[in-house]
Amino acid sequence: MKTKADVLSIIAELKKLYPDGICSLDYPKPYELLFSVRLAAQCTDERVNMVTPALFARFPTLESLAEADIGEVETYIHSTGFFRAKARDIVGAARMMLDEYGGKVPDNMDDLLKLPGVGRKTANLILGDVYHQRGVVVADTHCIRISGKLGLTDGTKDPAKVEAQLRKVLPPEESNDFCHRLVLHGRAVCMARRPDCQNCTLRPWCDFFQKGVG
DNA sequence: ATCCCGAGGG
DNA sequence: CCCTCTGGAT
Repeated sequence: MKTKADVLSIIAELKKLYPDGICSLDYPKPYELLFSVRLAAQCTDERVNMVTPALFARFPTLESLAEADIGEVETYIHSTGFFRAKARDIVGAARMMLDEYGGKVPDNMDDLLKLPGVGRKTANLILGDVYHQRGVVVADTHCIRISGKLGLTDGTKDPAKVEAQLRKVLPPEESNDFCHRLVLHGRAVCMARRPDCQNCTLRPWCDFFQKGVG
């Protein structure tokens, strides 16, 4: 496992590598960010950003999304995959936010998880990026994979366990940005298929590399 | 065949 | 814990 000094060194190196551009799904309206994250399930952010401008132009308000025809929403988001469930969730969550939450995105985990299509990953991202809550850990596919390689977790792929284990070792004020930077690193260097270990400056702290796998 | 900033249901 | 939902890229 890692010492406190190791963790701080990893954090510092990630800040050096990715000083800004924390969230690549940065929409002005919180509900647009929420739906963008829903669309990003098993789909690249790049592709999400290709479909959302037209979607949010056709349905420019939460009210219009709540009243939208699900079939029409499907045509806008088809290329992101899982389009039936995603369209149903977007319209359903829009209705629930209007009916139950005064047209606002909930600011707590319990209420966020009641929204259709919102799981722990999406909820944590909203709590961190919209409400700037402390101690947020967004355990997505990149975060889970790289945290395991770095030895910050025991290697589990269970998102809830990764959340708990990272929350123990990361300073609360650093945890959210840390997770975002792991996503950037997972796309640019530590890719799932073929990690580019030769060009990775996290090697000194990487169990995966130290064991000679990379 | 495997992966992409998952969620819901059994 | 498992499975399914879906399209696109490599």
